[in-house]
Amino acid sequence: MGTRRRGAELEQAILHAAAEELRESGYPGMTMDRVAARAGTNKNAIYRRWPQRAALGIAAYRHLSDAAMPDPDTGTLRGDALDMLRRANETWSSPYGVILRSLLAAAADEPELLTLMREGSGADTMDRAWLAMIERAAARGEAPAAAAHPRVAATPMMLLRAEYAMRGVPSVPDEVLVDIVDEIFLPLVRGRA
Amino acid sequence: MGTRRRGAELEQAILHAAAEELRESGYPGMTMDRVAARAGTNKNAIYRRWPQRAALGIAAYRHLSDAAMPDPDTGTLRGDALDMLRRANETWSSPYGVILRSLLAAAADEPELLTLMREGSGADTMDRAWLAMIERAAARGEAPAAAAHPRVAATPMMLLRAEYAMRGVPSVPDEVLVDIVDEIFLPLVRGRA
DNA sequence: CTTATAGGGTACGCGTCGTACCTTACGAGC
DNA sequence: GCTCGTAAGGTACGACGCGTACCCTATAAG
Repeated sequence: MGTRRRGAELEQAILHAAAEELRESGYPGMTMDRVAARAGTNKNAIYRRWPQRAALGIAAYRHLSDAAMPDPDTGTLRGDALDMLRRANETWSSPYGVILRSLLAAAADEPELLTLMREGSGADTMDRAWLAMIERAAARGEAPAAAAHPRVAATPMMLLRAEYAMRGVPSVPDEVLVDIVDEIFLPLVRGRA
Repeated sequence: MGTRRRGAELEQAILHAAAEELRESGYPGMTMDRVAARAGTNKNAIYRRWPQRAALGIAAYRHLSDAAMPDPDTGTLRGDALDMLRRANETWSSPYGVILRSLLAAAADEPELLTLMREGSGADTMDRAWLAMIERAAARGEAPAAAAHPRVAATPMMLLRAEYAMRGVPSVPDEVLVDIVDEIFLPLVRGRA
């Protein structure tokens, strides 16, 4: 009975419990009651911090995945692009990706949550990485400097995302990634001479 | 009481009621109890036909929108492409689009429902329309014949879809559509000489 | 030592899904 | 015209989950 957790300590405990529930049962299974029970507390303490279930879900997801992706360096633009897509594909088709997608699905109705997700998902970081990648290729003389265009840089990831939305499948085949690079991305880059 | 509806008649009544509920209250508001009440029947009759709420939602949406999109014919490939994107943008940002998106969200977890959605949404029809559009441009000498490539044809719509997934917003600005056409689609087509 | 704050425990209202059970109309075959 | 299987109507209910209310208790600050 001695110690009663408060503040940050309790908050971490709740987040940890929520993340575990997410991992085990996915977002639909992440019940407030279960999280409270698992954290050894009650729903009061949770609702004082996150007003809605979805907010807790997003916070828990962020707590779960703090992946900092290093820049690729394969020596060629094609290799770098494929590397980026393949790593993204791995992430998205992993259990974390499944959770992320059910969160996205749940947030589809509520714009505020979607904004929260975007901020946490590092989409901007991703776009910057692609731009930097193209600039490195340009410095090597492998691509025209004008290819460092925001929409061109964002296109491959957008296509991958759309591919996920269309299929219900856990993973996008590698041929599709290759196709995106060879039929879309590289022609676009080379076309901007 | 005189007439008791059965079979197809009752089924249509239920679908109609569900579609009305969808239109008025959106998918989250389309309660089984409300649909039953509106159709002047009870949940039994519904569950005998659709095992889950989402299945009824999808069927009702299809019943609601039977839009057959005519091929665009503006005379130029650029005009045709913009036309297609703008019409899709209108559809998706309309109330129907909101419904469609929340349905997609609900179906995201279950592959069967996702398949149902894909079949009903006419995504394949859309892809064929884009291919046909490019072929007409090629026949006019406006594009190389090799531009009629499935992935190239599918790219603009995928980008638009991804744009919707990213923003929580009701509508994508027209500049983005123009950008997709001028910076991505047309360069891709012209690059396939 | 007092007091404000925050956590703990518990119960509950509400809405919704999906199911069970029985009653009642319809329609087909005899 | 009767019987009987099938399908619709009516109603109630169990289960579950969200979010809230209330009251009690530990902790930290003054």
